[in-house]
Amino acid sequence: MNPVLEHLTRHVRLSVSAQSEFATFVQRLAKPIAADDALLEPGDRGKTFILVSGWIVREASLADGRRQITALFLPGDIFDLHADLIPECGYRLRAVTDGEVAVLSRSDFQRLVAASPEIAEALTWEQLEQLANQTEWLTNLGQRKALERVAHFFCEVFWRLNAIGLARENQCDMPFTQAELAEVLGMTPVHLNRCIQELRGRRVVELRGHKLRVIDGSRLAEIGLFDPGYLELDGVIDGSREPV
Amino acid sequence: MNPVLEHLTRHVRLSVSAQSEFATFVQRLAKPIAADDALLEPGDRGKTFILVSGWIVREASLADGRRQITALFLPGDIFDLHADLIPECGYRLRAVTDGEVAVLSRSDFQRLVAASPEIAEALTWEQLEQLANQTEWLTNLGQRKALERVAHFFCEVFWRLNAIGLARENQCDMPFTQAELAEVLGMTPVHLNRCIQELRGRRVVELRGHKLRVIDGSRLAEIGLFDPGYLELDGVIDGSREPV
DNA sequence: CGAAGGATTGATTAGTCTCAACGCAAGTGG
DNA sequence: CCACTTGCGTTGAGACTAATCAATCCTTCG
Repeated sequence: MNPVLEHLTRHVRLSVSAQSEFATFVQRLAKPIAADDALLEPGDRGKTFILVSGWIVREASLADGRRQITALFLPGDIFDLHADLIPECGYRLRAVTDGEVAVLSRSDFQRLVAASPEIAEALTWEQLEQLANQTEWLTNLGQRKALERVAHFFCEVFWRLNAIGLARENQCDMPFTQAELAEVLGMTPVHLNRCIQELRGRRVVELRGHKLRVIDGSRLAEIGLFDPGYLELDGVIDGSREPV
Repeated sequence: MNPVLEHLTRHVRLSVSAQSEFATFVQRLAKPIAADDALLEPGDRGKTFILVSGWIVREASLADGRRQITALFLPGDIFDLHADLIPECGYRLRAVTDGEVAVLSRSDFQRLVAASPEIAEALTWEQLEQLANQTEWLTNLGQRKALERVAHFFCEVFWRLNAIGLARENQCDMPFTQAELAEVLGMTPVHLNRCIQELRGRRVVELRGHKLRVIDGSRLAEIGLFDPGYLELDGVIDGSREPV
C-alpha cells in the first residue's frame, strides 16, 4: 500500500473501492514539484493540498526577516482544508524536496467530501491530528531545551515516516539542511549543529547524507521527552509496524 | 451586541433571526464555570465548547512537570470542534476566570451546523483563525525574544478583546498571574517579571490589578513585531472600532 | 581546479534560568 | 482587631544556555 493510503486509513476503515477511488482522485490532480518550489506565497489566496510524495513546509516570516517553519507535511498529509476562504494567507508553503502534490479547488474538495462519509471523517481526523501536532510543537518550543527539541523532532519525523511505511530499519530521510532544521526548532544553525554532535557523540542518532539513523530509539525518546500519543490520537495507527 | 455574536459575525453576515437563534442555542447549553475549574483533563474524551464569558486556556504538560499554555480562548470562541472523536485527549482545558461555557454534544454540534449554512461557514472560519493563531504563537516562541514575546502577546489579547467589544479606552482585562503568563510565553516567571518592568519603564504598558493599560500601542506593536493580519484573515473585522 | 553551499569550530557576548530571599496585600482565625 | 498565613510580585547574584561573529573545512559539482 502506498503512503497516501496508509496515512488516510489510519483512523478510518475504507473499503477497497473507496481507497482506489481516492487514489484515482489524487492521481488525477497530482503535479510534480521541485525542491524549493513555493506552492503558496504570503498574500496568495489559500488552497487545499494533498501531498503525494516529498516534503513540504509551512513557513512564517517576521518583518525583520527572521523565519520560523511552523509545520512539516509528509506524504499522505492533507492540509489547508478550507483555506480557499482566506483571501490573503500569511505564510509560505515551500517544497523541501522534489515530490508530487495534488492541489484541490473548492469544487474538487467538495466532491471529495461528498464521495463518502468515511473520507469526510478521515479529513476531520486529519485536522485534529494537525492541531494536536501544532500543540506539541508549541510545547516543544516553549518548554524544551535545545537538545530536547532536536531529539523530540527526530522522534516525531521518524515516527511519522514509519507510520506510512517510509522508514526502513532504523533509518529514514531527513532532507533538511541544518539551517532549515534550525528554523523548525527555533534556534541558531550553529547551536543546532552542536546539539546534533552531542546526540552523535552519545551514540543516539547519526545524521549523514540527509539520512537519519536512529541508533538508540528509547534513549532518543527519553532525551526528547517524546510521547507519541499526539501522533496517534485514537491509539490505533498500525500495530504491525511498531517502531524502534 | 454581546461578545459571542460580535465574534461569530466577524467573517459571516448572519440574519437577525439566525443570530437570535444562535444566541438561544448557546444560552440553553451555557453553564457557569469557576476560576481554576478543569473543563477537560488529559485522558478525557474530547468535547466541543462555546465560550460565553470568561477566559479558558488549553495547557499541555511534559512528563517532568513543565507546562505550556498552548491556546487562549476568549468570549465567543468556539473550540475543539469534532474533538469528540478523540477518545483520550492529551491536554487540559482550564478556566482562568469565572465565566460561562456551553458544552456541546455531537448531536448539539450537528444540529448547530445544520441550522444554517452561514453558521457552518462561521465555524469553518473559527477553525481557520485558530490555526492561524497557533502558527503565530509558534513564530512567537520560536523567533521572538522574551521582551518581544510579551509585547506581542499583550497586543494580541488587547486586539482580540477589542474586536469583541471587551476593551474600553486603552484598557482590557488580563486575569493571568505572572506565573500563568510565563507558561503562555515559554519563559520563567522571574524573567517575565523583568520584561514587564521593562515595558512599564518604557511607558509602553501598565499592568496592575489584572488590568492591562496600553499606554503607547504603536510602540508596543513595534516592540512585539505585531501584525494583526493573522487575527483578521479576511481583513474585515469591524472598521468602526479600530484599536489604538 | 575553482567555486559554492553546507557543516564545523572557536571565542566571546547576550539572554535567560536558577535559586533564594524579601515584600506586600488580602484573607483567616483567634 | 491583631497575628498568622498564603499567594503573588519583586529583587539580587550567579550559573548556564544559546546567540553572535568569523573563520575554516568539507563535499559536490561545474
